[in-house]
Amino acid sequence: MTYIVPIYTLASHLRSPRVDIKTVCLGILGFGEATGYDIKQRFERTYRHFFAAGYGSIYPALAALAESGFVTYREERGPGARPRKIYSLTDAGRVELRIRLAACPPRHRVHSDFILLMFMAEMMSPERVDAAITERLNEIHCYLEHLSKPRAKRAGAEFTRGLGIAVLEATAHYLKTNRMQFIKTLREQQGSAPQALQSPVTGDPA
Amino acid sequence: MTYIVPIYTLASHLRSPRVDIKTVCLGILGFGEATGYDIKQRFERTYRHFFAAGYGSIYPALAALAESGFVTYREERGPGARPRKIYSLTDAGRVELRIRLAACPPRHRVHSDFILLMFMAEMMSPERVDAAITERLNEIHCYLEHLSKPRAKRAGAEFTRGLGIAVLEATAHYLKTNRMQFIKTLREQQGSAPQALQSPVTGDPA
DNA sequence: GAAGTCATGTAAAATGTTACATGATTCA
DNA sequence: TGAATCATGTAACATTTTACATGACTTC
Repeated sequence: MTYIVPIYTLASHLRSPRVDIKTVCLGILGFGEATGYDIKQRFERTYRHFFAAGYGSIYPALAALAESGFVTYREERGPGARPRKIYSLTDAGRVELRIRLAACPPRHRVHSDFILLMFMAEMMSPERVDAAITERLNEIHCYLEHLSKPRAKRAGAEFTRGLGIAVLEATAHYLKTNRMQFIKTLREQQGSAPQALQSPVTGDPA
Repeated sequence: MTYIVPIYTLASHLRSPRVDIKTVCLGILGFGEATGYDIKQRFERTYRHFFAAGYGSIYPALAALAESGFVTYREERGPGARPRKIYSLTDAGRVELRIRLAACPPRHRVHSDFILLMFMAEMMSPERVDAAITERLNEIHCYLEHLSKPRAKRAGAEFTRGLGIAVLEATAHYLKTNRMQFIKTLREQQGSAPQALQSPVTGDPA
């Protein structure tokens, strides 16, 4: 019904910028200086429930931002032998960040193998489905533990934290209250009509 | 000269398969035949809250699956002049699908520009933050409308539908009950300490 | 002495998105 | 006539992931 028409305009430079890793790095640096390693750590600990990034994305992103003059770094010989590059925003970077934040649309995309697996549950063993739910629940508890401690009192940080908790708790609650019945149904179906979905089926699956 | 041998070629079958568009196409075809166009429609209508795909991904995926012998198609001259290719799973495809479903880990990744924007709210105008929340709420209501009608009584479909509703409703509820206070706080902060996070920036972003 | 953490990065491969290209049919 | 829908696809581009490469310092 809702056919999404891309609104991308004539001039390529007018296109909505995407919140990519560069923007996120810029954003994190907007709250204080950090090394590439630090940024990755933050993704892992605090932001992973809504954004993921690896070193292979972060280091090139920082290099590109430095090239564009949006960030600078000073080198420091820390505990390791390798000197750390401590990045911080330049004035141009601060402007760039504001421009990006002002322009990019509030997209929210989920790429969930977990949900797809649940959708296809009839094609899997009930044990495997159950194990996947357990795994997902563990992951959620891990996220929730991180989110349970407030860090900054900044409105944005708190609003985001609250949203994360609300969503993750709703997910966990749903999974906990429905898994038993779900697995039971799957087992029964498997017992009675094991071939149900293994032959070509006519009809709308949706 | 170091010659690097890619390991992909050696052990590609040992890596955890990812639920990519191919898997999803395979999965959808597991419930019945469909054209590339159909698959895209289903993404748009029913699955978009957890998986997105465009024609540019789907058609090549189907072509590759046909090449591998996991799907076949029959051509049909429908209402349009262009013949439609109606795809269906082969036996090999059914096996492949089961293998993929049995092996791939239940990843769940969110890439949310929206949440990031909220996190960085102090660097945006309160009006823009408010508008972004409105936009996100509208999107959620759109998804919820689709999810409100049960389609198939399949356990997997119903479980997934329920999960989607629970998560989206929790999100909407959180946004609705907290937005007022959030925007108010942002406005106050901007009034009292407008340069808090904007220091090096002169002028107000629209 | 092994394992783990801190810390940087590159190259190649995989994957996904965007813009373009085509064209008939249906409906207002 | 013009817009929307059905329907397929490609080429170029952008982005992300994975494996590889390095190495000191700390803790068990």
